[in-house]
Amino acid sequence: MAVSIHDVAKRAGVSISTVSRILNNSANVNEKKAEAVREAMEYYHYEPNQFGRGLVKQKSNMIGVYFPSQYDSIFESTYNLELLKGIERVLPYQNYSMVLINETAEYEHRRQVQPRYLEFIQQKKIDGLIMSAAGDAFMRGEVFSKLLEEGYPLVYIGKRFHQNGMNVYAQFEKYHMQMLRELYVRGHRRVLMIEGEYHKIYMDHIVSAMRTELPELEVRILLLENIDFRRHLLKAVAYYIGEDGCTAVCSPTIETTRVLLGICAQLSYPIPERVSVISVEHRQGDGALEYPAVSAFFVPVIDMGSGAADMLLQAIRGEKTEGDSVEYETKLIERNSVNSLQTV
Amino acid sequence: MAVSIHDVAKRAGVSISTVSRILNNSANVNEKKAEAVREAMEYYHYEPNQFGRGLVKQKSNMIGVYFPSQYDSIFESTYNLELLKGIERVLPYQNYSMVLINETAEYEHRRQVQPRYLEFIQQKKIDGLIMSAAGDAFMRGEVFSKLLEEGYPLVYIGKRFHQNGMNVYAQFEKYHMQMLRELYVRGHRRVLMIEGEYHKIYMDHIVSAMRTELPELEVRILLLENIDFRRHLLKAVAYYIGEDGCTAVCSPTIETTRVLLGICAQLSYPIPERVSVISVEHRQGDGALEYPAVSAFFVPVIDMGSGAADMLLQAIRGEKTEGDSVEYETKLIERNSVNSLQTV
DNA sequence: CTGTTAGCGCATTCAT
DNA sequence: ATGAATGCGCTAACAG
Repeated sequence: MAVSIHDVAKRAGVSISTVSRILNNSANVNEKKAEAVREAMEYYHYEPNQFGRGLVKQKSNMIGVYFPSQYDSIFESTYNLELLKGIERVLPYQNYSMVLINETAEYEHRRQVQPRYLEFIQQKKIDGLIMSAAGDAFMRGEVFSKLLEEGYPLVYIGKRFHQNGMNVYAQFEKYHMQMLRELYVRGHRRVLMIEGEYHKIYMDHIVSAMRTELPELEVRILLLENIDFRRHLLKAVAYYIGEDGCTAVCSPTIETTRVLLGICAQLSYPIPERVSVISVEHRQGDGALEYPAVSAFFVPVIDMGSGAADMLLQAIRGEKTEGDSVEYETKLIERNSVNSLQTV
Repeated sequence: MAVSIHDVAKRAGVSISTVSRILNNSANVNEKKAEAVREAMEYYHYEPNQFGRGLVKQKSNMIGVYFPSQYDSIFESTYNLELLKGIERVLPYQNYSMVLINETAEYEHRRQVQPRYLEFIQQKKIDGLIMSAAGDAFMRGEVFSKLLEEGYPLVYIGKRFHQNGMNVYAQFEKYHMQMLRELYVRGHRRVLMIEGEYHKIYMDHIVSAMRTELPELEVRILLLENIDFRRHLLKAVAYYIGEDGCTAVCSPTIETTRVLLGICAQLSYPIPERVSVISVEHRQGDGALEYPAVSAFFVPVIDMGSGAADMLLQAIRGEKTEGDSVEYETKLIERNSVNSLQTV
């Protein structure tokens, strides 16, 4: 058995309470004894057992990060990594760490109804939860709403939809509309907007809002599926650019943009002369690595991760913020992949 | 306070031992009582508290995944994600989950000497450890070797270097040499090989081994740094292809390859006519998404992740395998980015 | 300032 | 087959 608080106490010639006091800075201790205790801890390389500690405090100092399965998509990889980086940037300083909770399709099948994070919460494996996307939650309304109403420490990434809980949000709809406006002022009147299948629910609103705001602008929506998506995209580009007369494409991630650029090269559609391209980038600078460099709306996902983690830790410490919400601004970084057209 | 085993026992009219027996399938229980217990568990949505359980068993059912800081590199992103996916594919079925342990530079600075995973081990927060790369471990020999000698359940990704512990390995040196041979048989005699700075230590051996095997082949090594790497690579390509007479480039990741392709387009070096490109891909099919599609050695990182997790769980269950080692084969996927030259 | 003690939730041993 | 009792390692309340 590993060394326990008793061993340390014995070697230092004090009681276990004194050792505990030093571990937790919970009371003043005679400096001489404190020194002896520190020596003993050093000697044994003592680290307090988390189970003993947790049994009293019911805190694991872990937070869960939940990824619904539909986001296990190649389109989302930079997004996910940046999110994890942002979270990880905050946690260690508060002595927290991160458990990945990944809803996999197969596993999901074996379970009945509960999303996997619930078990972690009930077993006290985590002290709080970051949901990488709120979309899944809607589908499991009962469970998630119950958590929110109980005031469980919880931050979700996405549009606010409940008075409880906390969220960070990059205003998906807003920057998509900005992309379209940007193209509009450059003279584009028919554009193709690509999105992941799972963002479908937002697109209707975007399209109808833009129809009102800019009646002359025609927006084509392409919902990209995961499988064989290059071929899918190739056909779409050949049609919308080659036949339908679109002059610009909005791409939802740099991953998609890369493939799009290759397709444009393959079809001999020069950028930006024949096709204007505007992308979203989740990691700053990604668009500059492409050739040609791509203008992009930068979504500060890494900051969103840090922000989410910050809020969560505050809530766990009981420092208010139930109901907090932070919206992040996106920033257009121009890199000349958008052409200015003559308007007739 | 949440519901405990006592509540369940009371409602079912049995003792806590009986409830515990059912939880753990540790003994036969009268079916009638068992039914009552199950009903009570349902009723309360009871989940056993991990601290109580852990205090007895000293098991957390978590495994740590450790990323040394030097690998926090944009070059490695697909690699890391695939590794995580592979691990996550295995763990839930055995009721394990994954804690990310990320050595961040800043945090490292604040700590004294210990790598961060050690604390997790000592506090029993994890039952085993997967090291995403062994490179870092060499630098911290004392700590890591001690773990290995103690027989701590541990799998590292990388070349075997100790009789204890377990590892999975993709034979880095071997497939790099195969890349060079591939180019050689196609008539290339002067090639540029790109690598990450942190792989430097392996390159000398590769170069000298190839010098012996294929004296006519000249290999240029470019160690790519993280900062401003596109400009760095652009200059290098302009020089090695434009002036030095290299006819082919080996790229260590698809991330690098993408930028390389853009650079070749920018410099008007057609692929494969002017420049042959051969890459490593860590996710199957990535090379086919580029334009032009890129021939690549596929390294099955996702399988390596699953394999590592499998071995680790076996070791934790005590089912042997101390000292196990699995080598993964890479596979060349041809996509016509390599030109065949006339040899003179 | 410090030692003694109760108790956190559970698995397990020992009686029965 | 089952209940009572023990102890895992620790924190915190209490007594001194």
